Amino acid sequence: MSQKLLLIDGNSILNRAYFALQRAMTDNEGRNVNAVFGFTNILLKVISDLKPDKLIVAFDKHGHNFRKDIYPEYKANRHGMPDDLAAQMPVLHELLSAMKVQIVEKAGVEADDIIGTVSLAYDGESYIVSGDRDMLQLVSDKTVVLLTKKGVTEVETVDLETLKNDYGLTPSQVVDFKALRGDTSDNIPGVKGVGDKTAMALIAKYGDIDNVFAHVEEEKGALHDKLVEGKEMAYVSKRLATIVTDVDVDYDVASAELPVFGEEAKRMLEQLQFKSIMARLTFDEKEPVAAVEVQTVQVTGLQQLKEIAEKLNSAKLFAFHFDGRTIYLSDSETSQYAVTPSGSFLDEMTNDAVWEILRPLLANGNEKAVYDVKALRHVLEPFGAELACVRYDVCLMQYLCDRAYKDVSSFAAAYGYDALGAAIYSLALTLKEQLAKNGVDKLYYDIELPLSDLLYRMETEGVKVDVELLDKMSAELHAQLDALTEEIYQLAGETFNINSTMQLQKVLFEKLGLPRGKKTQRGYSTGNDVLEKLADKHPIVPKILAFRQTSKLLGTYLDGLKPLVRRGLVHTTFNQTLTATGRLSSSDPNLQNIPIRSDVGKEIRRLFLSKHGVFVGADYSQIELRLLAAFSNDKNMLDSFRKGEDIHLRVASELLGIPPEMVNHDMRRMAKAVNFGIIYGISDFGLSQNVRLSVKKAHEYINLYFERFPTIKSYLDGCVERARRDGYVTTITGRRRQIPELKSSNYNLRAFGERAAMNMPLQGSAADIMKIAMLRVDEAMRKAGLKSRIVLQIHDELIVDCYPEEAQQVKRILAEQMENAVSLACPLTVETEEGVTLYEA
DNA sequence: AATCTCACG
DNA sequence: ACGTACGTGAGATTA
Repeated sequence: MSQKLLLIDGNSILNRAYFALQRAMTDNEGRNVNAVFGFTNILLKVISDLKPDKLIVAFDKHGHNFRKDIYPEYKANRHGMPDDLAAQMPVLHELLSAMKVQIVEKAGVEADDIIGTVSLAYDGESYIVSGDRDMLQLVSDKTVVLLTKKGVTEVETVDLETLKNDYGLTPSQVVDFKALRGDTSDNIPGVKGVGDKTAMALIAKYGDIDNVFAHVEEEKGALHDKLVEGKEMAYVSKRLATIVTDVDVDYDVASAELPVFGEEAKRMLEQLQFKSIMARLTFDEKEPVAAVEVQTVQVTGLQQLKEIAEKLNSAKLFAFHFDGRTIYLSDSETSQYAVTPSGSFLDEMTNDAVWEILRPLLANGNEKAVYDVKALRHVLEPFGAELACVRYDVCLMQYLCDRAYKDVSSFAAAYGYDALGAAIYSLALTLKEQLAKNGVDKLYYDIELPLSDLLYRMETEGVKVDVELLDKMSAELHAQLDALTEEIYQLAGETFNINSTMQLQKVLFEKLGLPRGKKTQRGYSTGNDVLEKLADKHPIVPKILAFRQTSKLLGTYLDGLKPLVRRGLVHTTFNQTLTATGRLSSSDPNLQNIPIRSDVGKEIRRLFLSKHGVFVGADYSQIELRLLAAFSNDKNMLDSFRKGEDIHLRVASELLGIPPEMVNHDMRRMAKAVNFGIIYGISDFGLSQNVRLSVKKAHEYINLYFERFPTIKSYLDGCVERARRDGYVTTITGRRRQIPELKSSNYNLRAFGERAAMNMPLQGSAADIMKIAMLRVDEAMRKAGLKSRIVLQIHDELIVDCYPEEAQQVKRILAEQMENAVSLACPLTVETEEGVTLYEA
């Protein structure tokens, strides 16, 4: 795809910024910098909205301008910039250079002409930012002009279509228009006595000025005389107003990169004291990590490999990595061995021979460092190799230290390594210190590391799928979907792609004229919540809802699942190093979002069968609310949980000030929504969206909640406060989440940071507790000699694939271990179920 | 690759 | 005056 080029009319924007921001601002040398500030704001805003690939800033530069030859009075009425503004020009240049932005200027050439030249020559899309309407003549099918509006950082986007619709002009008519009407600011004369209205009317009537003057005799009275009188000036004006698109000027789009926020930019912004701008930038000030020199020894013979294996066998710690092709071994921060078994019979380094030597090494009792032990075990499995005594999984370790790299290579590169084995060895030592420093070493050694092994076994075990039923359901739903599609086409009076939100919008809101709801980035939402409100307005709406549901089930859970079935089983991947809170996630397939909320969707659960006879499921009831009660030490809520009451009912009764027996279903539902809201970091708007409630009412309920449960309020406030002070929040095990959003100057980001700060300790602690419980359940089952195994974890729920004769014991173990995984001020309770398929369990 | 929608806790 | 619940993954469309 072609790259977007952003072209800034430097003088115009600096000028606009100057007059828009009259507030005095000085840098730490006392220089005036308000216009530079405004300019920077506009620049960053446009970049973040537009996401261009290239950037050039053009400036006017004094010198002999050809327009003076045509008309000596050109720009004669300009008194030049105010001194105060002129003084900021070099400051802006300095800042732009610090950000490595390409500046283009040439004596005697105006910024307009530079921009015209560059945009015409550029073969991709260009976006011109200016405050000058003259620029509109440059609009084309690949050039868009962004005109700054009064609100400084607000811009009006003008493309060919909007130019036609809103201005009634084609790009070339922009010049003819100005030729007639003139421009006092540049002292372009135009035709005397012709202003906006008349010029517009003439252009509309005749198209261009040649044609205006060709038909000048058809015009009567004063206008005729003015035109005849002003003809020469009109043509002079046209030449003045025409932007030149072939000036001879040096520039290079290829090297015109976006601003670089490195050390230099940071220093400059600090000097300018642009604190609000700095707050929303992230500087890559990581001084480029010094590349680490690593010696890689390619192992070419079996004898050599044996010697290396022997050496590593007596090493206290060694690192191991295998990407499916090459094996890396290292016992030093600066050297590593690489082994690539060949498939050739002529070579002694066959897979068999190599793994014969490596197998005992990997299974020995020495400490080992690896990257992503769980994935590694899967890769090693076909080679019959097992890993023992993995003490350092640098992937898990770095996750707990609050970093995230997508794979080994980027991880190693971040620390200056391009050698994987040596990087893993070295980082095991570095991250070990880091874990201790952050107080997450126990979390690592006692929970995450052993859990990775359990997850490996769960993934390997897999879940059985009833493929026959899958095919049957798929066929049924395909038939239903076809029928729905037909009905929808009938009702719409046309065929269209129902899955395309754009086409659906046209049908619903334009053709059928249904009321629009929320807007999205491109048009109006056709989401469930919007459609539900329209369900009784037109018979097509419920059909579309049904279509959506059916197509979802079909696409994601039936036809989407099928290719992932191997020998009758699906093996999900549990990602242990992904979420911000410490939860697991599941993918390929995601077995943590199998439908349950709707009756039709729930049928999908019949596809998942127990391998050994029966599934036993156990789930924590309201674990996050119980944690809230425990952490906030709220007497009311603790009392309620200790008595085993229905918490939503109790909260409803507290909020409404009525006895529990007076609480009806709707009241309880409301209270439940409020409880959830509290966990998510409540906002009145969010609550009002979730239950049919005005924002005002929602606000009242929230206030009331905090009045009734004041310690909860102070607990949540405390979370936000700590996050502000330390930059992070923690869970019950010390797991951290950084919340940099709290420092943002953007209200929405900051508000998000506050909600995340309130939610993470609850969601994250629940995740921690579940992880502890999983380890204990697994251990207890094995100790008891049971053959049943945990196969799934769905955040607050565990599923055990169970031998029927073990079911009662498994239930006892689940309840016992889950309820007592940690000791808290609030009791944790667990409910168990069983069934042959996931539907019943 | 980004956006929209929707499945779950 | 503004946009907003917390945490995920997947499929389809569109650019």
